[in-house]
Amino acid sequence: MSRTTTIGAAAKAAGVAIDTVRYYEREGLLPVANRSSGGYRLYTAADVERLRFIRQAKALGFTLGDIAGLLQLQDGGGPRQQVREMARARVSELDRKIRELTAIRDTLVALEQQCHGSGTVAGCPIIEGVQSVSLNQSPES
Amino acid sequence: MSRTTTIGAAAKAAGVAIDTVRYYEREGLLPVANRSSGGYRLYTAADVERLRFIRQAKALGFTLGDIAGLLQLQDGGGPRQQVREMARARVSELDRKIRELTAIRDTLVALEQQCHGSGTVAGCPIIEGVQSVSLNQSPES
DNA sequence: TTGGAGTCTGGACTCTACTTCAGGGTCAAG
DNA sequence: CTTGACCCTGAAGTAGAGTCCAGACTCCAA
Repeated sequence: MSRTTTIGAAAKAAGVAIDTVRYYEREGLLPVANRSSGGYRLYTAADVERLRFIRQAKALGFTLGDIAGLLQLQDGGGPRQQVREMARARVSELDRKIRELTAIRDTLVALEQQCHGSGTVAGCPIIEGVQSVSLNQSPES
Repeated sequence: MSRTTTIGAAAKAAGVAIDTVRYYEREGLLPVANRSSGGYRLYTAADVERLRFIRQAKALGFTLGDIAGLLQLQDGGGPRQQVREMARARVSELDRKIRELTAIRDTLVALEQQCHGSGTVAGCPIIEGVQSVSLNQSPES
């Protein structure tokens, strides 16, 4: 009964691409949309809210998998406690990653400062330093 | 004429997987290996060094593309200046990412602290807060 | 000589989050 | 009625950095 929009308008209102909306429907993050007589998907204000939620949660670094979980909690009126746990887990993850990147950064800065930056690469402290650096594997970034 | 090892020993010595060594050869990060009479790839200590360099540079967050550039500089005796620039660029990139992740982290922590964590998800400050947060798109992590 | 560990190949597959494509149908304005 | 903007579908492609596979071959020690 509420007013509805087409996919283009909904996508624009939520700040995502049209294809992304269809993709989210396929992936189950959005309910299967109602259709107009001509077969166009129809979106309500609630759908647009949901899209916006997805976009923002993504900006907070949640994966679509995480977001699916969050949306399920919303849909099912699940325990708030669980939302909190997901937020906490995400914060830990972020802390870990920030520490890791900071360590990498500091290492590179130190190497860079040992390099006077003239001549050829032979004996360059940065190149040679890389060999002897010890860091954890796979910074995932 | 120097002693050589098979791919398994080289991979182990460098701390990477066998398939990864072959992959690096395909991608041009390693020279095409000499072969034994039976067709086995043969690796020298220099190859192992190179593999180790790649691994470490990756741990510093350089992409394989970056690393290919670094290796080309090494192979060609290129200007040290250029190595420095790559290191600087990487540091800037890291700084940017660290700032971004920190902003996300702080946002999440703030939301989490507003949530007492009991009851259902309805009205949960974390969920509702996500809607109104303003951050840049695509944190790429 | 035989058995098992190691290696060879080309190609397909993984993951995430989309994006692009071709070849159509729908809708509203003029 | 036509034009142009919008929308539909299923399938395939993208990036990055590998990983895995089957089936065949090689190597070394017992």
